[in-house]
Amino acid sequence: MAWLGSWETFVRVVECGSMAAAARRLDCTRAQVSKQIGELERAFGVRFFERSTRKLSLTPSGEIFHQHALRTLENIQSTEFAVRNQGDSPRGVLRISASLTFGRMFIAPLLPRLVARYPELRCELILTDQVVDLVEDNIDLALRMTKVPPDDAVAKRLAPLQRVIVGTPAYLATHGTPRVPQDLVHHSCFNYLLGGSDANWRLTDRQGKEFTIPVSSAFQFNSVDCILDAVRASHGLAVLPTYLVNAERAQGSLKTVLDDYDPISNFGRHLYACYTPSRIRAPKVRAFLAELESEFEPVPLWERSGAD
Amino acid sequence: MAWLGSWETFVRVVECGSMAAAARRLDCTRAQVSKQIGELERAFGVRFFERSTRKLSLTPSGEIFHQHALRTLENIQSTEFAVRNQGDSPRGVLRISASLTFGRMFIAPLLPRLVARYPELRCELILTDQVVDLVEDNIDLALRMTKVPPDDAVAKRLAPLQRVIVGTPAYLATHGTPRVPQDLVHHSCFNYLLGGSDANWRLTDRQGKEFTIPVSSAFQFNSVDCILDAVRASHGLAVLPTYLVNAERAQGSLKTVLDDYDPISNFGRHLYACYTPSRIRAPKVRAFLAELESEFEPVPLWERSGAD
DNA sequence: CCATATCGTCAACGGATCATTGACAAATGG
DNA sequence: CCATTTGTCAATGATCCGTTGACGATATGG
Repeated sequence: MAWLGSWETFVRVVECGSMAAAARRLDCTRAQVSKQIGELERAFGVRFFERSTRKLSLTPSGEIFHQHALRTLENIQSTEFAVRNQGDSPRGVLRISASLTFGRMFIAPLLPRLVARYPELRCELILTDQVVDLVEDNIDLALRMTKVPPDDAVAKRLAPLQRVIVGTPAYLATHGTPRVPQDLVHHSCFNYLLGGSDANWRLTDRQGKEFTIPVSSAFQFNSVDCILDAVRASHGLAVLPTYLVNAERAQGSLKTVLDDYDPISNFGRHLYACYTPSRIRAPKVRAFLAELESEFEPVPLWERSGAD
Repeated sequence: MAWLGSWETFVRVVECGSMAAAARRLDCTRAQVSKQIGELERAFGVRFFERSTRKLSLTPSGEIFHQHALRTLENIQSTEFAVRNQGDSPRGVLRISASLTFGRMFIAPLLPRLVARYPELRCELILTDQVVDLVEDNIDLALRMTKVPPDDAVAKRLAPLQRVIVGTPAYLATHGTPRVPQDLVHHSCFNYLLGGSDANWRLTDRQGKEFTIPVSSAFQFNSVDCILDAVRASHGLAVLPTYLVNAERAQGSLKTVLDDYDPISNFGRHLYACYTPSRIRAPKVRAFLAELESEFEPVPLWERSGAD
């Protein structure tokens, strides 16, 4: 097992693009860098770099090692952080509220990491599509997608929310691709089943002109998951948030239509983290907020090109 | 940054319960072990062990460090594995099918790890509650909960499935706890809305005697998630798989009733991994199967006491 | 073309680090 | 009480690691 310093040296070399530059960065000699990389390669039995006098490039093995090295070094950093800050570390029960689908997709996966970092912290993720009362429901922090943040709480804006009209290539091949909003009348358009919700889609074009289109589908759901499944199964189109569909758009299994129009949603244009002023003083809430910021700012991960 | 050997030594000491036992295990001297632990503690500026001659116990800082050390060492192992096996590593698109809820809960979280380990591998998780055709739908491996495995495919049994009748303490406090199966008639019992599904629950007692009870509820869903939400909201009882409810049972927010009776389900008693014989030769399928085995055998993680 | 600068690597060398050894004190069980 | 086990210490030798100076390869400017 090689000394971990050489892992760090390796990462620096990749960052700086050459061993000499890495040596300057690390304030050591080129020979030391060269030696460490060489020994690392011997330890693993593969070459990590293709070498020419002026250019270093990673081999496939080097690419693999780089990814893993980054993660390992990050683990070590978080170990140090956790051990050194054990005294005032977040503890107790952190109660988070988020909507069903968004919460499962983007908040639940944060919790294992948070709990691992703060072993005395416990999280309760309350998933509901209803509006929660922060005080009455004892919620430390709620993720809300709303038009305006509430007055009785601090609402930190985390990410913009976009919605697109999506359908599968198969659906569009069979039924045609809508060219103007009025074409939607002839399509099966899934609308979230919300008691009293009107069955119209509202769109604005690039000049701000608004269109209200009556839409319909053979069946409906009060479940975004079910709507997405129906779209996937080529039963029709739907207005869905990009956080839900961006991965599948990237894969080509979902396509957006009427790209020159912007769906207007009843559900808000931004994601907010909401908490009462008294709660932000708790380390657990601060820690979670920091986690949210790193995950959703400046660009939410579902809008990043590498998002899967 | 201390040499990583001392992290490994630390983990061995925790495992073996003493430095002397760890030294024997590592085939080195007690003094070496003692020295490495001492230097590790100096590097972090905290004590990791409380020491008495016959007993070592972890400090809180030691507990934190232990968790992180395990993960870091695991990262290093997977790094070595990935680099050494890069030649015949799993690649291409692995298509997995699983039911909506189970797939999201237990299969989706495996994929990031799998993809990180095999960077040339891509996974497509097809979540559907319909039965898929392995060949026609081009599924490499399907997770099925079925009574009997299909004839046209290999079906490796992964885990037993149990179901329990659950309700919240609040619901049971308001409506009473059913003592015998016939009491269920007076309760709101959520039944999965499956076209043509009969509205009876079947239970067997410890002697194998079977009871068929007509059940009803004011509303129904074809979504396990929605059923669970309704149960959580104290609207009634439901027969739900333990993988879905065990965490909340452990927290006390859900309680089982009629524990002396076993619900008979239409959905099967075991979880199987199904694949066609030709597909198991692909490294990607073998890799995923290995991942499933480690996750679900011998005890599926939702049945483990530490499962969150 | 030559001179200069930069790059990565090598071998020799000295300093730093690490493992071993033998001894000690403390705790436990017979 | 004695024997055994445990963790720690200091001295010592072995091993590892960084430095130095030199080399060959490459690129650039005059």
